[in-house]
Amino acid sequence: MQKGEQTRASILHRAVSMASVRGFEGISIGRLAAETGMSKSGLFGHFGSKEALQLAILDFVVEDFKLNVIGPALREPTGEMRLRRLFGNWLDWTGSERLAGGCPLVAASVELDDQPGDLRDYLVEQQEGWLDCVRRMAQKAVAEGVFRDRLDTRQFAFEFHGIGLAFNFARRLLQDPKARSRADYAVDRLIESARA
Amino acid sequence: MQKGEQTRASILHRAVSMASVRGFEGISIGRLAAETGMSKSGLFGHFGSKEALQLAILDFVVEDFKLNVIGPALREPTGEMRLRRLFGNWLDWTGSERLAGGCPLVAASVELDDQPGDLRDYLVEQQEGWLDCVRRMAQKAVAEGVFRDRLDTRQFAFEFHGIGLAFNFARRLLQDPKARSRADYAVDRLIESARA
DNA sequence: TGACTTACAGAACGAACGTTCGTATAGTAC
DNA sequence: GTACTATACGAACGTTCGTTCTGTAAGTCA
Repeated sequence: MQKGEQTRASILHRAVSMASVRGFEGISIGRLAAETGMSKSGLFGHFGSKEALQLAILDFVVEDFKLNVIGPALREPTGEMRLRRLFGNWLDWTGSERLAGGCPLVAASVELDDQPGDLRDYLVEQQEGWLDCVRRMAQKAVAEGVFRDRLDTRQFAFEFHGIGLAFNFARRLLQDPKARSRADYAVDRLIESARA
Repeated sequence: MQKGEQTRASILHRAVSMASVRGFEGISIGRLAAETGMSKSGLFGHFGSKEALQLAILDFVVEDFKLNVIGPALREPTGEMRLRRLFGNWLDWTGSERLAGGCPLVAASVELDDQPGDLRDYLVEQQEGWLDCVRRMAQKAVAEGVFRDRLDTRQFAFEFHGIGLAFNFARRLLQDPKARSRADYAVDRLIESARA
């Protein structure tokens, strides 16, 4: 029984691009079926409902994010190196060809912030985990004596995340070619100001 | 001939709330008609197309933003006071009861970043103006000798905007009660680091 | 190979979408 | 008060939406 899993994965692969460009509410089963060369009902059968499809897409994105952004960063030895790697991976991942419409998690965060339901609950859980991941890396840098004691690591994560959001904005909406260098500079400043 | 303008304004008033919660693509003429107690066709006649309606909503929001956020800030005497007032007004405006779903301009920035058209063009123009507004206030503080010479004021605006985005994220998605104090603290730090 | 399950297509559904049309009414100007 | 226009309604258009059902291939396992 692996044919099903296979097509399901290929559907999700396409769906991520669509969600990236059109948002999670903008994906339609009919359009997705047309893009994958399937019938609506055939595609539908893999998920059972549109919400289940959306959840599967979100989960697919989250797993990809963990694999390609968080995972490699965690393999760095020090807290500071992890943070720098994490930020670089995040921005690189956001710009990967697969995600034609930019970071789907940033888009989902804005899109779902007023739409109660399982989708939102799952996203909140993951985004809290993301901020906590940043916080723990900063905490590690504190423990290593690189960042100062009494550093508010949650505040650090808040500002870290904000720089990424500003990058997404400058890059995607304004198409500012300096978006990346501005973001890198901002993170440098943030890390510098956290030092012991 | 003023009845038309009157109902048009009341329609837009409602529409802003809807766009704030459901996004610009999420507003539907049928639903908006139901909420305003009008017929679809009657409401439609005021705009002529859905895109024109969306543009009218966006314009309505932008004018409200200029009036209630930028305007009062510009009446402050110094660059630093303008920046602080601007930031406070922005966050207050975002949380106003009218905008049940949070800052519509932040939402639109994410929603429209991959949707070419008049809506996007207009939004880009306004958001570039917004960043430029921040930049000019910072430049004024430089001229006043409060901020250091050689301060990269565009970088300042980039980070300023990012803090607002992080606030929006923490407040609306995570419902973090500390969102406001984190944002205020971050702006304090930003301004402090810009001083001469 | 045979029994059985999964995977998919095709047709159809009710609802909602944006839009158009013709018509009645309310408001304005002479 | 009459003539005219702006305003709004109600019905219908063709599409697209998510979803359900039925039939038929294809895949899986004994």
